[in-house]
Amino acid sequence: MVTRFAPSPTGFLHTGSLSASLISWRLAKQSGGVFFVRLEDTDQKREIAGSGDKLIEELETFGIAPDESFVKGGAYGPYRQSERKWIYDVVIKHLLEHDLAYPCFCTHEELDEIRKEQEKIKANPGYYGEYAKCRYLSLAEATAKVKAGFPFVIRFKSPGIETNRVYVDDVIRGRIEFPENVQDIVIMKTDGLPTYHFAHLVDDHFMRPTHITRGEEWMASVPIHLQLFDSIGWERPIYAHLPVIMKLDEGKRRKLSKRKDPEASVSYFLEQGYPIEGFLEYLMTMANTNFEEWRLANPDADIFNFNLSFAKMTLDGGLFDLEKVKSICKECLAKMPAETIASKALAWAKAYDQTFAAAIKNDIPYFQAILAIERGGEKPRKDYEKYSDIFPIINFMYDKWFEAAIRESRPFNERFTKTQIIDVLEAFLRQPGLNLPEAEWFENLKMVAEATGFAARTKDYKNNPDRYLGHIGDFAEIIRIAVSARKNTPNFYYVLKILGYDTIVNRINHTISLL
RNA sequence: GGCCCGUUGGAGAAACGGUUAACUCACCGCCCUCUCAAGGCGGCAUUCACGGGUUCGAACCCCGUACGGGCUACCA
Repeated sequence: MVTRFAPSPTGFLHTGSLSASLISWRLAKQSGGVFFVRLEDTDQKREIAGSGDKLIEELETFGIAPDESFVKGGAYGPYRQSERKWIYDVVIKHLLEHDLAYPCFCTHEELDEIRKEQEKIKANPGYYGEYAKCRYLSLAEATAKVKAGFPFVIRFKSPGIETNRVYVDDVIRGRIEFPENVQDIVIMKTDGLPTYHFAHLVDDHFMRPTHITRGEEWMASVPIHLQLFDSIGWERPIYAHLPVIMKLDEGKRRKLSKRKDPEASVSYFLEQGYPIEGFLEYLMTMANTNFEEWRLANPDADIFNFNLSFAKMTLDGGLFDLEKVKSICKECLAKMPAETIASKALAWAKAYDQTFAAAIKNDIPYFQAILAIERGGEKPRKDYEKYSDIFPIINFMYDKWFEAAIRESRPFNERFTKTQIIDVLEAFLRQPGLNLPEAEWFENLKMVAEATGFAARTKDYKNNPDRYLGHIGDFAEIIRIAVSARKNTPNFYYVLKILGYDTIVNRINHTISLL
């Protein structure tokens, strides 16, 4: 199978385009085929300089490496439409010679007038039949106009009959019927560049894709495309119209819009630090309905061991579900070994969070140790959904941020007096038990708590609140705050182990001095 | 307006004419727990947009309606 992705250089990669390329690429690779990328840069007005290269770059960060493209070339190039003009010219000439096309000199004003007239009498709008004035120009008239310098476009001379039906067997949607195309559509613009329809005909013939995977917004143009291929006598490609990713906006579904929705740009997810693997996994669940089931059965398999199929694609575009993306990414980050997540987080931080990057780089093993807390095993921690979540959760492990935080606030339970807090901290310091294994450490902590007047078991405290100052949870909280400046931390035992005795003593003393 | 496509719980969806409509995410309870993050257990559609029809039997087939989406450019 040979597939292609044909983006216009009008901005950064769209989430929907990424999804479509992922599907096209996988389909090609699965079948041992070729995936290529062609730049559709025929609309100079909308072009954004440099965005073509950016598109390829973003595709590649997601692991989608085209076999042929406008960057690396290939045997069926050029891969940039602006460089293929001579090819279009040859085909145009052929069409003209075979009476399948003609020049049209109608101005925008004339076209507007035709449309108004059609609206008035409720005829179908467009350039066809009796409205196609230039279609009936003689060769001499046309030649004279061209020589006189009138601007013109080239139109396809549609052989269609309105009452005829045509159909296409879309590999995703099945057989779809349409009325035959009768419009004499523009195939070459005044600027000499082809329109999409014509470029599709020429490029997707000469560049030899076997399957045209594109958004369903193209479905309505299929009658035009079929007619083009048939008229020139070229073999029709196989069409696969992909459902479009939607978004719920004020109760209504609409296409993800690059202007309105940050999540429509792939770069948004990259900036936020969503793991690439997780994002791809989400896209796969959107692409094939049986992917999630497969994933459940093969939790550790490589995502690309799954074979995408046209049969398992849905017909209607699903809503983009950020919650689900997050959940999948969380799972994905939880599964990574500490060294892996550490190096990926560092790579992300280097690009998007210099402060974080600097802190990590200073002592990479320390950062890995932090990330290793409760990692691995059957039930790994799941506290990050993206790389940008990491630092806010663990920055207290770095003295600089701990200092700032503890000076800012010490959220001790107001029930406890300054003396009681100091008692707890000092009792802990006398017997921190850091050399003990986790379970014993906690037993030790309970003992110390009890000796300080706290219940070792929460239930005991609840049954007899008057007999104790508080329970083990209260006791641990005081130490936790003194050492981390916050009420929640990952597993406290490991936090303490990683900080080390000296740091703990320093932090506790520092906290006491602030009371 | 016309032409296409679609419609199963809050979201993604399974089911391919035959018992109580899978599963994942979200949500809500309870349990576990030194905090957090998790984890465990349970709940969440008497019903498949609506109305007719076909059938012994329909979410699945047919017709109509409603709603949503796409197209209707010298944009892709």
